[in-house]
Amino acid sequence: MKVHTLLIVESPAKASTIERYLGPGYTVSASMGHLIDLPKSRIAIDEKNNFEPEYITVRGKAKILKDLQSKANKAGHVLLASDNDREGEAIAYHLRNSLIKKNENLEIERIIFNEITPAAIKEAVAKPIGINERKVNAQKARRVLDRLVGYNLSPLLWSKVKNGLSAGRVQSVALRLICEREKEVESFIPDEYWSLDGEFKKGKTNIAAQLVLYKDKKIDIKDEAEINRIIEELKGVEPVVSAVKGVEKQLKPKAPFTTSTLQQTAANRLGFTSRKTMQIAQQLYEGINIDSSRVGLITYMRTDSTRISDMAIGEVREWLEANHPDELPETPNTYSVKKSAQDAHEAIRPTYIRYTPEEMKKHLNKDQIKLYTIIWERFVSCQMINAKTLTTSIDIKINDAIFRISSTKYLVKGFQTVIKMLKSKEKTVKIPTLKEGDSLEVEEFNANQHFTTGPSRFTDASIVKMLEENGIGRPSTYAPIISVLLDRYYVVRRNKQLQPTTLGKIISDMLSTQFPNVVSQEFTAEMEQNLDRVEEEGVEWHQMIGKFYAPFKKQVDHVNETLESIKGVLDEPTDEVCEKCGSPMVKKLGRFGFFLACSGFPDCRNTKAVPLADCPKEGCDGKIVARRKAGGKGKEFYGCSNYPECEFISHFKPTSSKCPKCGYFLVEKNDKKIGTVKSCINPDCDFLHTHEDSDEG
DNA sequence: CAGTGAGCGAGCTTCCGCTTGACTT
Repeated sequence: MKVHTLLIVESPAKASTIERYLGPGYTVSASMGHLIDLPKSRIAIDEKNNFEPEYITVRGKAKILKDLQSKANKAGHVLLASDNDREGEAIAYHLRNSLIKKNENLEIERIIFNEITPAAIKEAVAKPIGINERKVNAQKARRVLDRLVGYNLSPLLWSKVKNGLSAGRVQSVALRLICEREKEVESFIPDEYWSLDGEFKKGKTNIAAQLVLYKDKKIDIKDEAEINRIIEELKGVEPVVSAVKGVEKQLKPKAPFTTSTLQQTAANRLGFTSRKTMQIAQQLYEGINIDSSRVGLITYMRTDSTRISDMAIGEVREWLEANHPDELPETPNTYSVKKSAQDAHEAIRPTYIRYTPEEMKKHLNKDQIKLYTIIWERFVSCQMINAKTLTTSIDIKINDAIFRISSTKYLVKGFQTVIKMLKSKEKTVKIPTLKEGDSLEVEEFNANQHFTTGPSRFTDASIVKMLEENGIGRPSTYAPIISVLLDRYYVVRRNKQLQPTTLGKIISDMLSTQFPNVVSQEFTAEMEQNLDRVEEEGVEWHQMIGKFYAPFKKQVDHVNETLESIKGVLDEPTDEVCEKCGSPMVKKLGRFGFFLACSGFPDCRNTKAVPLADCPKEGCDGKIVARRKAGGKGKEFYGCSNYPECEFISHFKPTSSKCPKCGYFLVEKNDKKIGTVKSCINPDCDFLHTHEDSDEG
């Protein structure tokens, strides 16, 4: 008789691909992530009983579980093919338990593979294995630890600072990093320094060079007097070409994308937020319709590995052989995979090299094609030969000063041949032909004043990089980490920079003071080491948790008893007066953002939206307030508080200042080139100026 | 490009890590 097999993976897009590879005899279904987990409403860890977690079916997932159970019963044979990492092993473990509970006669096996290729799938199916209990235990320990930390610290914040706040092993470190960087930015004192450009002449050729060495030392000129003294010394002395040098350099192509590097590059090159990058990557992964069939354009987008399947290597080499034979290396390039990587998936790469960005243009929207292009370019280039550059530099000596001019050109374009969107902007400096001993004429010297710029705030790109380097968070969580900090008003994003709010600073300071070990980078590193010992040596996880929890809980209780509540200190007094009782109103942070409330609470319960500006409509005494589409969804816009009597709206956020030309309120606009500008939106007025002052948070 | 319009101030919040849809007004 025919045996039917149910194969269960995590992602539905993966399921349909694998079903195609396996053909008849197999049904492939998706679990859509975890189905069994701790309940959300309670801590659900039994502290008295060795930290035993209490698992339930995740809310909203019962239907999927039931469906899998009935499919399993029909098939009789089940292959658990969740991802080959810690979380995947736990998913397999919980699935097995749930399926067996319904039917103990089921034959259930586990299979693992690290890439979605026909060969890898068939090999895995032929070699089923058991569930790795140690790996499952490591996941349990991780889950329990995070629950204990999060569900102890968060309520502490509710009682000391404000309801609804949150803290956790990952988000609180991210917040701390952002707050510490902010302190560095605030305390930075710019340093003055000077540079000197020399304009020289040889016959009809003009030569512009920069002072680089003075008395054999790299220049470090602090003030104008010093630079003037040097200029004086140089006057009247003939400049001579003292050296002409050429240096060749090899440029290696970069490794293909992981989630972290994709988010970084998309943020830096395309201006995408981490969240946007992941949304678009998901669309490319799920596929688009090409010639009436659905094609997944990229491999799985949540990965910590740069590994490439042999099949993909073969394909890209074949493509290069046909299209860029001169840039094809003899053997494939390899890239090392981070030691800490769980390596369950390949790097992010195009699924079909022949779908070039050029060809995909007609199938994709603007953002999709941009993201697809950088993925395609990064992958194809990673299997091409190095580029080679020649940097020529000419040194011009006057007394103790060396001026230098240099220029770089490509000798071999190599992998750069296929790079268009990812190409770095080359500065093309024309270099004159001079030889050692040539003497020149001085045209003039130009001294320029500069200031050191100091540290920059974190962006989506740099915080993700920092987190990944420290092993904090996972590919599936980098984008949500940023989102949660924004949602809680711990952080705001201004001009792509992440800046802590007063609330964020207070929370971070409190956690750093009271729980320094928990919000340190080392905490996660230590946790990972312990999890490795659970996984590799079979160390008892309950004991590991107990060791951490006893002192932690003691400190939580201590803070609860001793730290004074600062509830309400964040409420800002305003000049607004309550129209119901005459008391002043205060600005408070509520569930849906900031609002004004009467200070006479609870006797007077009046509230209203924060007025941002006067309504400019003639005869209207309303105020402009922030609004959103019903349900809190959609983009914020700014309308008159007298709606529906007055229907005035603006898409741009009003500032506190008024237009000096017409009296209309000014708005902030983001100009791609200039940055933030204030401009008047009165259609009859053209006022605009760049924004120089720092305004209110 | 068009079009967008509560509520919050009492209760019941929160973690990290997997994964995608979505009851109706």
